[in-house]
Amino acid sequence: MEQTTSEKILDVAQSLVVAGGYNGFSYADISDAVGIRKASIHHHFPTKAELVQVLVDRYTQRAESGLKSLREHVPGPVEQLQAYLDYWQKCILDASEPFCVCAMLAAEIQMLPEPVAAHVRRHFENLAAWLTSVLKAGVEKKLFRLARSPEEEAQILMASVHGAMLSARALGDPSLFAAIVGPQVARLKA
Amino acid sequence: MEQTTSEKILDVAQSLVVAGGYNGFSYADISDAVGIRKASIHHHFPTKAELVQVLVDRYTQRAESGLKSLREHVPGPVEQLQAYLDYWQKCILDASEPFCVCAMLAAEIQMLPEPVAAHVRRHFENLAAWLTSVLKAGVEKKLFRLARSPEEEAQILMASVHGAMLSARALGDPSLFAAIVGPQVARLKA
DNA sequence: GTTCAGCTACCTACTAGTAGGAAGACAAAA
DNA sequence: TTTTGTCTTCCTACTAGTAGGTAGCTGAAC
Repeated sequence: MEQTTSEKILDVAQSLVVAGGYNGFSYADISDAVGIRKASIHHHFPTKAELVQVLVDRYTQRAESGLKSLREHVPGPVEQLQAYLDYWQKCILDASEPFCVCAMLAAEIQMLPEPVAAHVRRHFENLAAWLTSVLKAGVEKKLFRLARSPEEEAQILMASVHGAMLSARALGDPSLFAAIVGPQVARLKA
Repeated sequence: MEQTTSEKILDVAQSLVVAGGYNGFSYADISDAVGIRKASIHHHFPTKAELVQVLVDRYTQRAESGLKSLREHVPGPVEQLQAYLDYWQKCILDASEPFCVCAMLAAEIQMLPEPVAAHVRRHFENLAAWLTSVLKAGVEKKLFRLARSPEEEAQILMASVHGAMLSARALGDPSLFAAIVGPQVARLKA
């Protein structure tokens, strides 16, 4: 158990956000799950807004470095894209992280504290940029043949991923994610 | 002023749900917007769960009859599909209803009262069924050429629509909806 | 004369957040 | 070596405000 209390709080808070969004959890919920008092959570994260901000920041940083390492360590663009989708497929199937934190928060973005909203927005921009660069690389190597610009196709792909998460959740069918996202990748291949 | 108080309450509640989800509004918010006391809202809708259940029921019924009348009054399947998407494009552009109530609630479905969750699920099923039937009709008339089964393509389309709403909201760019959804329809056309 | 729709006034439970103290860890000073 | 001070972490106890919900009353309408 090498995990600090702060990290435990963030982990619990993240899974609570994934389950019910910003207004779907309270310090009391975290308190119960972590096993410390509410006031102790305030010691680590003075306000809820700060807590979620740190949480989102950690999430986007992890995502960014994860995506970066995919680009570095996975052989080709097709495989890189597939690895990204496989990651989510696994998370959804084993219910370990059945929804993207930022997708969840994006739905409520209108009533999020501005700093949090800004971080959520940035995650969408980063993800779109990553997908764009993967698609571009694939086009250059004649592995992808796109009907639209890489930027547009990246937006389409990102929307499909988030929409697929939502459908899988709404209909209670985790396999729906792959059923939706799979064909979208297939049609890009040259 | 032909609108009943119940309808005013439902309208306000619906726009609040669209903005912030189930946990993103309170009876006090409705009270302020409608101009009656909290207790009076409880007269019309004893509990919050009932209020949202009625709200979702009204929404799904309206959607169902709206989609049905599209099928009856719009000439061809291609135009029917486009009319559905144009409806949302307009709602998002003029911010009158910038998100689907059921898509919003689907994100929080895990912590929704079960009756509400069931209604949300049913809306997803209905919408998928409608899209499937439109695609099937289009295939028969050789207006659509699908890479997958109509059922699968309908799921893909539905996910794209919801994902496009989310991206448009997250990135604060209403035009993104059409940019994502447009190409998805284009590729279905024969 | 009952039903409807609103009201005032209230309740309990919970919200985020604060004040201030106890216990331990650690390092510098005696 | 002991003492002192500081820092960290967590605690109890509390606050003001808000959540959903209730009791019971008015006045108008059918």
